[in-house]
Amino acid sequence: MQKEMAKNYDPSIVEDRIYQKWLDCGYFHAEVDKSKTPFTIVIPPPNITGQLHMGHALDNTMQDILIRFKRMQGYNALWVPGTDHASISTEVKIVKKMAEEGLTKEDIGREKFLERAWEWKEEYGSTILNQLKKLGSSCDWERERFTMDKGLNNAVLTVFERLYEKGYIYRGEKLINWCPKCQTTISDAEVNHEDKAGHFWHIKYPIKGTDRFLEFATTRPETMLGDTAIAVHPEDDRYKDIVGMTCIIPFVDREIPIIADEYVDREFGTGVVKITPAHDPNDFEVGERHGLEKINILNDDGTINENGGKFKGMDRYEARKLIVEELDKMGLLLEVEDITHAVGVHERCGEVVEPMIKKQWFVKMEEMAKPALEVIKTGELKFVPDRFGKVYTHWLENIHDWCISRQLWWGHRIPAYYCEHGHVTVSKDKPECCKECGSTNLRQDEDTLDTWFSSALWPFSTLGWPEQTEELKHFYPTDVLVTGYDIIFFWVVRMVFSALEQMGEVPFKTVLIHGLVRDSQGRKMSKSLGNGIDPLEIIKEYGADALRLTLITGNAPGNDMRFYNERVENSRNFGNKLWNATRFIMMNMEEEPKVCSSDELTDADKWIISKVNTLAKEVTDNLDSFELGIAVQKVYDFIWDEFCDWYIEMVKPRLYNKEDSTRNAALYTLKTVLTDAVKLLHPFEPFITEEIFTSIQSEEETVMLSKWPEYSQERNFPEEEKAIELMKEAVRSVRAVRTNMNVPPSKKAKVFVTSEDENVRSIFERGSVFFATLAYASEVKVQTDKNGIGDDVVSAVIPKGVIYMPFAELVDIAKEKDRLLKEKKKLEGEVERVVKKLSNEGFVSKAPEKVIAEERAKQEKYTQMLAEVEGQLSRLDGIK
RNA sequence: GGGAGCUUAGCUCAGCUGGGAGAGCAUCUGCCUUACAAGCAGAGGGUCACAGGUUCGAGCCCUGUAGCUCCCACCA
Repeated sequence: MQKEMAKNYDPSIVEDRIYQKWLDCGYFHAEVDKSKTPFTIVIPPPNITGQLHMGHALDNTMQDILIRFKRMQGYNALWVPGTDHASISTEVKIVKKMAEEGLTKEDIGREKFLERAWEWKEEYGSTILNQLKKLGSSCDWERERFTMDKGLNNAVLTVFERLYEKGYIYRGEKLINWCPKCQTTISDAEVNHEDKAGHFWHIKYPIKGTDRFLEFATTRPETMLGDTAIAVHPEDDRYKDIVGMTCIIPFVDREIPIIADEYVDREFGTGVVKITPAHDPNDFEVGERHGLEKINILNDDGTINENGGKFKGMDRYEARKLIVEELDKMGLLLEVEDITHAVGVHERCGEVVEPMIKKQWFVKMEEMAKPALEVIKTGELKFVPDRFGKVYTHWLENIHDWCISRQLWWGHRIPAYYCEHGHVTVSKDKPECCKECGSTNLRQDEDTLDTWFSSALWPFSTLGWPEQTEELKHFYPTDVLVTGYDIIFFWVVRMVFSALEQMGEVPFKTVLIHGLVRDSQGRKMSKSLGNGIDPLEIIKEYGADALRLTLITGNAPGNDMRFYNERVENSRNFGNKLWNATRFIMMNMEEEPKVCSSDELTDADKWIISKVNTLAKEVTDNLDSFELGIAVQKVYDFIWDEFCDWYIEMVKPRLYNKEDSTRNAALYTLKTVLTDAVKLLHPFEPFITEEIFTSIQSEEETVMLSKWPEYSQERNFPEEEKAIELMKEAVRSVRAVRTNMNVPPSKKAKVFVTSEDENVRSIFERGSVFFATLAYASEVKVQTDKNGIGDDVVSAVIPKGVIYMPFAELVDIAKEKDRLLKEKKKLEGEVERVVKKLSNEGFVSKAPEKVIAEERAKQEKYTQMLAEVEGQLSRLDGIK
């Protein structure tokens, strides 16, 4: 039974081996098992372009904890993994790679490009999943999916067709966000608003037929090329007389009307707004109301088009500069004001987004938003922490139609077909002919769908939908979705309304939200700053368990956290602590300990069993309410403080003495308590717990599938808990006294425990063996009073007793008095506080009984101890 | 312009539905005690941002103030 274990735990030689074993044994795989309750998580699919970063590490650690916990509890636990095709990111990467060969997309054409993309996916797409394995993620890899695999493509096309037929998907000419760099439309959610330094140019237009001018200001002077009106407020007396007149736009010499519209804010600037319906969302609205012409002045690459007159071909910023200069020369520029204002930029590439009018595909949101708002009200969908429910609600209440077409090749191609007459036929399978005119000359839409359109279906498409598979019936809806708060709009919202629409049911019951992992200075980790910490490097140096523990502790749910190596070191040290505790037990366990009945166990054994019993209950409760950090903190404290620092120390004399009749009980207790603790720790630290579990016992081959510890009344020992707590207090007092007197640990002393309480004496008599070692005693004597103990002693007062230690040559009366006076002062404070509380009429009449009883007990305890301390002081006075 | 979060020990942060302020790191003292120096024992250190209020009782609940952070938003 005795095994050799290395002095320090080395995760690098353990983790890969264990993960491989789990894979080989198929422990991660879940088959539909109707005899069990399902518990399902679908992974937020990482991009195939992605490298594992701390955000993934946190996100997947949390999921793994939940799935391992539930699996051990006996649920039919399924964690579905997979990846996202990430249209823009991937396409940009491939284009870049082709550029190195001097090629462009157009050079090779759509088909060849897609071939390359798939090759790229095959080559790099699994990188991130392999990195997730390093973390210990217990995904069912046999069920791995990809947002563009056949099944998911079918799901996407089916949804598109259905929504089109229902009128929820339409094609329209609307103002969309255009990224001139990526040359594609993007949705509102993909636009970030950044405050940037800019200018406010105050400009005037001449009013035709008068010598008057109309003054206004703009941050984008070049858009004047596309102005089709000038607007004032209808009630604005300053301008009432000129409404209906016209202005002439310089450069393009277009005559545009002065119109009145409520949208204009009279208080802002001059109360005059130039209207560019083709390049501004507000102006677009105004244009719609007044039937204004929409003049697009931009090419797709952000240069000015033929509508821009002599500025044609210039970049928008170049044109801006020139226009301002020329206006100045013409005397039409009044002022240039420096301002900072919010500018919309593409969240992927940072390019300033240009609103443009284009014919695109949209999802109509109004109707589908309603049930999505409803489920959060009814509680069918819950956010943890729940404040994020507000974010979700607010977004849905203000939702705009979703622009889903992208001018990209890598993605799900829109299943819309056009004939030469301009008719549209939407069909998931390529139609034979045009639905309207029967033309067989059909051309498919060139555009692909927004990546999020396919990820929106992820919770059910991965389970086989639209096929009614057994998996779908059994595992859907999923239980928890774990993700960061930054992705609520992009993904969570869209999954919810998609699922409600297609499945008539929420995609998941709980959304567990976590924050961002930041660097040690609290900065966001980013490529440009170069401050990112690579999880794989951390794993290499400290192990995956240490990384996981670090990520999960020390921060409140939903809050951001700082990551720095000192924290990982502490996590690593914890693993080492546990490892060594195991090593200690193994060293002393020559053979399998015999199962003990309750009356074979000592107080200490019952105390630690009772503790781990309570721990199981608390950890289970915490995990059930998603308090992962609190849960693991409790396991950590139990293992380090209670089990290692106290129990193992208490048990040593029994182990070292082969004749000790309670030796087997100690070993039995060590083994069972360690086993339970390791099980409770397993979801958090899967590798080390597996290694220890398989070493310490030979009945089961994995901790992964072992039974999760449950609280049981038979293992609850309140009396023994009290007894050991008293002894711990005594040990701490003795140690403090010794330190205070500078007694070296090597110097042992006789220790007398005196108490008039029979129960207390009995506790110390029973525990005298370990009390001796912990209190550095050469011998422990338990007696009723101080009889036979000299005066050259120091004393430590404990509840219902006094401990004496003769240190003849070391006793310094003055110092001893000092210490006792300090003790006295402290106790007087305690007594005063509790007396005050108990003499408060309001407290005694209104506080719950339990609280009052606790205070009474404290009063008794402290009063008694105070008297004892005073007794010791007068004894010292008697000496001098 | 709306909304959210944060402010607790030197640093980074916990503190669940109100019942005597905690952890890790850092600091000081003493220990290589045959599981672990990645360790053990002991110690110091906090008017819980500020001001009111509710309550027998507030770090926790309510109101207000200040500072920091984030999200949303079409003020040209």
